[in-house]
Amino acid sequence: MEKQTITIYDVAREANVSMATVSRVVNGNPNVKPTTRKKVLEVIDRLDYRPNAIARGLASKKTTTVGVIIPDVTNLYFSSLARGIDDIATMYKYNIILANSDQNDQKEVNVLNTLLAKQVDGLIYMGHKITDELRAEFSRSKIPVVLAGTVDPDEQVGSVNIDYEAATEQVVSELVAKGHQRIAFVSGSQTEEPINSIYRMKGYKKALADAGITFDESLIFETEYTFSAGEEIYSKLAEASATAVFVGDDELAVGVLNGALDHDVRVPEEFELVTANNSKLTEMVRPKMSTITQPLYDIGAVSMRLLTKLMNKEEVDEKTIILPHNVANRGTTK
Amino acid sequence: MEKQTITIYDVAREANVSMATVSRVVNGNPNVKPTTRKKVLEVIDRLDYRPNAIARGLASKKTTTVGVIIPDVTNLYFSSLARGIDDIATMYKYNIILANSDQNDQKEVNVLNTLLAKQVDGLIYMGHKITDELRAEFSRSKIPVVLAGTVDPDEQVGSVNIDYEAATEQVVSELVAKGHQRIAFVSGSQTEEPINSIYRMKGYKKALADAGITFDESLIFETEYTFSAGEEIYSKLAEASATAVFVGDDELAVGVLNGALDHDVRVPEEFELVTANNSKLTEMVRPKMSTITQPLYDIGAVSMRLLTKLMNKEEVDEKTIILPHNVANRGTTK
DNA sequence: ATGAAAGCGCTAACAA
DNA sequence: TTGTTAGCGCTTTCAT
Repeated sequence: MEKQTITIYDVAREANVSMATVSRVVNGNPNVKPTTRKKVLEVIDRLDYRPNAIARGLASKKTTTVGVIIPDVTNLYFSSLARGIDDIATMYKYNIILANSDQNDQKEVNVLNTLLAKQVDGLIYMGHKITDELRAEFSRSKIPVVLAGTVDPDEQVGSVNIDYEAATEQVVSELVAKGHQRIAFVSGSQTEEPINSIYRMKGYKKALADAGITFDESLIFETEYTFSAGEEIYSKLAEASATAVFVGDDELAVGVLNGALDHDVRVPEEFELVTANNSKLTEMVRPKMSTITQPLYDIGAVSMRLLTKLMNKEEVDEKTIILPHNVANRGTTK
Repeated sequence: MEKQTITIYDVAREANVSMATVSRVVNGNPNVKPTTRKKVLEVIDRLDYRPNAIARGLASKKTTTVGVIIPDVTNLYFSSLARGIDDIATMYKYNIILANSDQNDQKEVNVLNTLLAKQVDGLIYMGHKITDELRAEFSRSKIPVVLAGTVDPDEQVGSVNIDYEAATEQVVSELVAKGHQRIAFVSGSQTEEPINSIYRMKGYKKALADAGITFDESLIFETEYTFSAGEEIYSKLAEASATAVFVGDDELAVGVLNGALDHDVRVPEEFELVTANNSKLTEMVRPKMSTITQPLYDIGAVSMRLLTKLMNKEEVDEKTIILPHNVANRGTTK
């Protein structure tokens, strides 16, 4: 004998009212006489009735769930954003369907399609590059999209970031001011990721140019965002006689730092390093890493907040949001 | 003019077949003549028809989404499990609704209820303690539940873990064998978390007893799982004249390690440390941390795989799964 | 191999 | 303030 799920109809019958009335009290509609509300609530409680969100979604065309595409949850930068996203989502009664993409174009398209099939009310995308195919899906789907910690030169959808160019320029300038002539730039793909190829690189070049230092291609390195990649890359930095480095990802920076340490290089005395994301990793290693500080949790939180407004069709004066950044000089800079 | 969503009915009309037939081809039902299948597919493509998963869910009573309750995505231990869960979920065409609980009893109950309202087909729970209220919800909901990296003495639901007791015993025994008499035990709540209070503690005590060392309450510390908590706790370890420590969480262990280092204590020469989870944090710090090794990704992956079987009502011979562990002696032990 | 039709559990006009 | 009644877009018997 299967346990019979109890529906709005059962409640209506037991309470001697119509389904509509039950629906009203469940949804907090004020147009219900207090006494009938009480009666209905009593029955709901007695029968332990739980509204079926799927049926509700079909009828109302709103699911109160949003899709979140993330490169990799185990990357502290992204998981910090994700945490901010989920907290605000919960606050506004949304749930998130989380999907890892590994920045793989095909996976991203696949997952976006299943997310759309599941009728998510909105989407938050984290990644590095928005392919044309993805962009096309975004626009044909008519649900609001917000990019979190992700820039897209074509500013069609909402986004929340810091000013990567200014931040990078500031960091590199400080390094230059300390006398460094050979400052390396280590990041993920520079051909694929506008955040690196455009914004950070611009800031880097600007800082050099301002100091009259010639840009040297051999000081630019691109690799994947893992600490083991960073460890390997240190020797290349040494070969290129870099005396300081700016790294675009904290986990990668941990690798570079350890690469230096493992080569018995003293940091910061002989080699200075600044990283980019201020994830908690920066304070977990020794020496603690100097870094651009950015409010990771808030970037996620603000993204979700922006998305709720967009989903509600509220007015938003600016959907390209830039949050403040700063620089924290800790143990890896003099 | 609103963009009209196109439905299975539109496809049926355009292809001169019934909705049933369209449904069959969409669902890969073999009972369709190849020529009509082709015709339908052609129309689907031409109209760019996308099945509505919500409607499908309502009609079929299956949503192909599972709920995942996680204490905190920014904790590398849990995010590693989550990654395994998501990959296998994707492989089996499921999506995951991810919800952070902060191990807060009330949040857990709330989120579980909204997950059930959303008709998830199954649930994966990560946490430390299963309250009676939660357990009650589990059983009344009749959807399958699997605990990942989480033990529950009352083995009603599925679970995937390592043998925490044996692992801890092994680690502590090795420490004892090196001559340590005062080995501290640092973990999260020992009153709330069976994984600590029962399993790990049992292993710890056993190792001591085997060596004839008297258990000393003053060597037991409980705190929250953050590196800053770990840094603070180091001085207490020193006060208790501990010469070695077993820590139940990697981030916490990083804190303890740095606490020691910041006090100019040489590790491992003067103080040995072993941690418990083998997250990538263990290899990111210097010295690298010795640890119990456990297959984090696999714990998540196996949990999800088990859940798919349960959701399919397949036979499973054993739903309490113990994966193999080991011990890696790295830089924080001699 | 295909179609007709009854729901799935709820929301949202519209009436009353 | 409350009830009636169409759907929402699909799956799934049951016939044919």
